[in-house]
Amino acid sequence: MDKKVRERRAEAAVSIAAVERETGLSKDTLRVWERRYGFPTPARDSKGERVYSSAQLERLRLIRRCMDGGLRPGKIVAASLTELQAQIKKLDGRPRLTADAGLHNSIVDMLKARQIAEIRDYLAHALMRFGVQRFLLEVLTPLSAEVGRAWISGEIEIHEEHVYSEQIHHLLRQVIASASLSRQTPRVMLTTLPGEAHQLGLLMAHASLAVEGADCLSLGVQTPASDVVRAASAHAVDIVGLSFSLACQPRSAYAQLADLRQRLDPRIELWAGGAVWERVRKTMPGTRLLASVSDIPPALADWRQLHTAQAA
Amino acid sequence: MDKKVRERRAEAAVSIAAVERETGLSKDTLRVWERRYGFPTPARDSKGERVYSSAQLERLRLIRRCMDGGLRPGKIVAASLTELQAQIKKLDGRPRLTADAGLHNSIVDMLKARQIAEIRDYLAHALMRFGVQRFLLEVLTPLSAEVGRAWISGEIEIHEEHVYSEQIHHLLRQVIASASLSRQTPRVMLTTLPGEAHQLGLLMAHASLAVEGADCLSLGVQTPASDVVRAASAHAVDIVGLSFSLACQPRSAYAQLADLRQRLDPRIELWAGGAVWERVRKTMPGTRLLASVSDIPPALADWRQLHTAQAA
DNA sequence: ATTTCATTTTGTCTTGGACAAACTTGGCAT
DNA sequence: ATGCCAAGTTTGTCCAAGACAAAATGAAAT
Repeated sequence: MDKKVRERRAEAAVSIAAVERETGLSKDTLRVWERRYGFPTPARDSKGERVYSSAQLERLRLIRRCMDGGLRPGKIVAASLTELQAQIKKLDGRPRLTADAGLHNSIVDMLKARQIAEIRDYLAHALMRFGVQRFLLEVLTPLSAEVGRAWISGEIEIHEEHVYSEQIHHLLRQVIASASLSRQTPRVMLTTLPGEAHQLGLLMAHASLAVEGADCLSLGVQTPASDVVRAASAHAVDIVGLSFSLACQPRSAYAQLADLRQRLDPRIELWAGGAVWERVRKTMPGTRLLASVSDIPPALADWRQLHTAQAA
Repeated sequence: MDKKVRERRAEAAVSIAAVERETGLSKDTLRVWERRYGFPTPARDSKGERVYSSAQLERLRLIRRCMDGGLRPGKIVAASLTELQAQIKKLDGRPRLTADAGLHNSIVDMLKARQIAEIRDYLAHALMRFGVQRFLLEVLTPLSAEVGRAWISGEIEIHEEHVYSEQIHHLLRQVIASASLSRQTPRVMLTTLPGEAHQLGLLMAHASLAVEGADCLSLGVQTPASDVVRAASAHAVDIVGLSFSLACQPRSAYAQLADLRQRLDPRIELWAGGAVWERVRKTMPGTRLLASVSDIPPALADWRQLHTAQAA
């Protein structure tokens, strides 16, 4: 690290509340780590309150990154800086999920070079070339995985990932706006349950459904289960679509889903999207698990076949 | 309040973490209120942990609203439901900035009647009629306040508020997409700090700045302060714009802002938007507090005047 | 290979005490 | 009346150390 930068950072002293904001680790967690693992052990001010050094903050950020990469606190909280960096490197070395590696590297490079206009143009071009469904499946899915990987490995900073998300978000909203038609069938209500703040999965599903001619109603993120039930009945929808990110726990996600299924009007179908479902074997009656955006069009076709058959 | 809504809300029982999320009151605050004012006194589960009833949650929301209006906890935490409602009425009685009061009632009615297409059309029409700036100030601001009020008073359910937010969100994204031009001045970076999940304020600011010809770069919500500092330097922006909602604590918001100002390159201006600043007396050198969207165009004009003068 | 059970690990919740920053109030001078 | 300063009150955040269940892990059995 640049010596000047290190010195500048060492000046600041931060409170436990500031560390919570910066790292996303709760005050309770920080205190209990101190007790259990002996890190971080901040200095104390005249009030006896914790004062964290910038070095400690930096190390906590690194620990946080390792945990986002799947490592557990017990293994890494007490680890030294060099050990942490070694762990990060190991995470980086994991196989890439994508077929066309060149393309994604170039997006990561563009992010690093702050070429935002180029990113926007590139995405818009790919969308026009492949069409919405293929764009979602073959471009956006691997691209997002790659950007996520680049962040965990420290190649890019979190604000660069934010910039990427914003561009995608913007593009998908435009797709949805131009693809939406009213009075289509089926009527689909889209949302996520509390605790799931990721919008991108929801938007991808929305875009996919909209271009396939479904009548979508989005509630945004984090709708409590009881409100999902009421809203579904109130708006007389045919299907409730829920988005789950990889970050959620398969078991708790499954439990939440089962609870919702039980409370929801049995005539309303429940679809759950997200890569988590790849890791879940169990199926649930009256519930459809969609592990990928590519599962959406067939699911819609099934629904239509079933419902035209009934009408005839 | 609508009786049916109140009954439905009474079903659920919530943990202290859920109350913190819903009301924005910290766990520490909730516990200390219980000790000092005797409210709320939640039931306990088998673990001995607090279980809040929906009635308590609702009363806490009313208390929160009174506090946002400037009242102090000592006066209102122990107050009865009717007293609280009387206080809110007093606060609501203040003059409004809106051109057409009947308009907002009709939006709440449309939400209740599930006339989503009508809402969309109505908003699109108002946007075309008034133009972006007047639309933001005279339509969207009072409308959002009215929808928020309707939710707290129990006239509408949370999913109806979500539907409203989604429509606005969609519309503003379109405005931004069509108003954005690259290579404009000044370059403005937009985001919110951790803990502030509300996007609407940010989007309104973005739309306003975009139509005024600023070159905007949004990072979405919840960017840690250190990343704001790094991103601002990396993208060489002239201004960092932060959005704060009423839901945030004025004190902690001010402290976070001061901390950021101190760490940010002094050549970069810091603008903070949100109605919270109406209640803050203090100003901060090098920081501009914008209590309303109507403050954005003059602030931009000031910046341009200053910077063309320097160039000349 | 998958399920089941026991054993760690880990985050969140608990109590009651403490303190300083922010706000209010009363007194005094302009 | 209006402005300003000091004393008093209110209020949010922090602390310690203990407790417990949900999640993750590893071992054993189907």
